[in-house]
Amino acid sequence: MPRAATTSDVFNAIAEPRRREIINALAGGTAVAVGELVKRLRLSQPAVSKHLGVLRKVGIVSVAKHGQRRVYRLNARELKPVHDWVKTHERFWSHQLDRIQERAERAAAERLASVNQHPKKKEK
Amino acid sequence: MPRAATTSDVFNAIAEPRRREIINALAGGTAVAVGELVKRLRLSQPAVSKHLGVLRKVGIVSVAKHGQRRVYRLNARELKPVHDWVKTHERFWSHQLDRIQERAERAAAERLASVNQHPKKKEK
DNA sequence: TTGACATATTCCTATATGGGAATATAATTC
DNA sequence: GAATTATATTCCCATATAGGAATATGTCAA
Repeated sequence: MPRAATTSDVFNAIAEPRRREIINALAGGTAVAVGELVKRLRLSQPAVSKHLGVLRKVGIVSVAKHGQRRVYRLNARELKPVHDWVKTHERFWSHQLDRIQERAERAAAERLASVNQHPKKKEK
Repeated sequence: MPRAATTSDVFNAIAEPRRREIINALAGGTAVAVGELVKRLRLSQPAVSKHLGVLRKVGIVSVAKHGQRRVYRLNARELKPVHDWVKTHERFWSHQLDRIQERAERAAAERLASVNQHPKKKEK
């Protein structure tokens, strides 16, 4: 089997450095035209359009017609699966907090965010 | 140019679903032998070994000889770059916490952390 | 040593690139 | 309509897979 398609999921989409650059360029929240991205990334226009196409298919960005140009906006919510997955392993590098304190911290955060209703994470 | 090598960086390494499964299987923190991973993942032994090779090169896992088997351990710290990058965009999907609450949550966590480092110190 | 077991490596192939060049499509202006 | 601008798409190719099969390497046991 060959490598999975970049459009298969978010993890594959963000594996490409240029696409992460595009995402970073859109991090401000405002929509940016393709030409503007071409300038910032110093990449050819077709290349940028193709990367945007990948990000579009995965849902990370959305387009809107604005005159004769297309402005792209970041839909960062699609990055949440990545965040959630990585966060599972966060305790391994946050050494300033040991297990007990981490649990306390989490409890404090949940108290403050009383609105949220995540299922509680199990810990041995 | 073709896609970047999977061994080039962590983002590429975790783009492959089977490798994420391997990482998940090692999430417990204890070292696991290759054969055990083969059983859990229902993947051929060579395939598992190859994926482990990729994860090794990137530094996500480390090996140790244990008798005639090699036990692999997760080095989750290598995932931190991914965590940091994704976290930049976290505010876009964590709507249940508004800015003030998020700040309060962070302050609470820091308070708990600093208590650890300076047991009797007062909060700043 | 011989044999059995555990893991790594090599060889192979079908497939999916990412970028450049050229071209197509679409909107704007003259 | 014609020329111009902005963007998308197509064609091409060198490259890097991921997995299966076969093989090599390494380690233990009798």
